[in-house]
Amino acid sequence: MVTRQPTIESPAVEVQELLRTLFGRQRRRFLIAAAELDLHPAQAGTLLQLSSPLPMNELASRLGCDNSNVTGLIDRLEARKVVTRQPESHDRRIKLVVLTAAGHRLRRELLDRLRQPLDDLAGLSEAEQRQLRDLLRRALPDEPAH
Amino acid sequence: MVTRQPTIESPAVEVQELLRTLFGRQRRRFLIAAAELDLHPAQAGTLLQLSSPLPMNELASRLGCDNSNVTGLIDRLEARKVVTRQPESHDRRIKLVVLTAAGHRLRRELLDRLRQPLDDLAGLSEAEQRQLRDLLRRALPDEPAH
DNA sequence: TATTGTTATACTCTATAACTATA
DNA sequence: TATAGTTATAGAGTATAACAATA
Repeated sequence: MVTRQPTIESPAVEVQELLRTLFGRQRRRFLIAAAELDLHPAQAGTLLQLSSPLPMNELASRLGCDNSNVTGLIDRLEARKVVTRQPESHDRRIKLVVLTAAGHRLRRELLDRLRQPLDDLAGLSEAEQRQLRDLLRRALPDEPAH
Repeated sequence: MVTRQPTIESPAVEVQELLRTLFGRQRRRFLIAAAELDLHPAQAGTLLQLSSPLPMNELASRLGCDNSNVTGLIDRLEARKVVTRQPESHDRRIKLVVLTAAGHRLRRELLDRLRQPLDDLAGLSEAEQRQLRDLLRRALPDEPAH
């Protein structure tokens, strides 16, 4: 029988390992969800950003890529009729990317599939969930998720 | 002064939000680290898998892509002299992908940059880290990270 | 003059299918 | 016959640079 040594590892190292597991699982879920909806990961990421209309500009910034990439990305989403380009009255250089009704449905579909990972936490009691929340809050300095 | 309402949200929802923050941060760190080392994300992911030599085959499976992709991926890493293809004596169909010395250095460089996120946890006391570890262990059913 | 978005170009990733060499 | 890896092909993402329209 294998006796599991009480590890010498610092808890931080073990936490790191557990988080890596969680990250990996989440990433795989994202890729699978995107593929199931016939979305390239970049397209799925774009959709997730569109909780409200955004200028191409801002989209590029959030996706961490060049403006020129967004053109092609939105071209293809537009061809699929899940987004449209709308003019911004205040500044005619700007085009707002807006979800169509089909786009909203697709985004919802995607979000539904991504919510699953949190079922991981369903095994914890309410008290434990509160404990976990408080620890994460303390660990994470304030900063928007984006 | 803003009095923070004790939220009605279930703790699970808040945990979800905090984890999303953590995921997003980690993802951005990965992309930045890869770019800084002049690696395409897929190449960086490949490097991370190579803690020990692997058949092209196995690499494709771990990266969740087709065998044919790995050929090009390894071609470019080999051109950069960070990996080599070595024959497997037992089965001459198999080629093992092995890190070169430069490859090990590059992988270490990448890992060093990815370790940062854990500094997020440095603000927690040892006892809090243990608590966090135990909660995550309970939340995560046993399953390899991969 | 600076900014928003597009186009052109070149490189990489990705899936599919057809091929080879081994087993 | 099945498997490991390659090649060919086509579609998509990405960065860079040059450009038009607008500010």
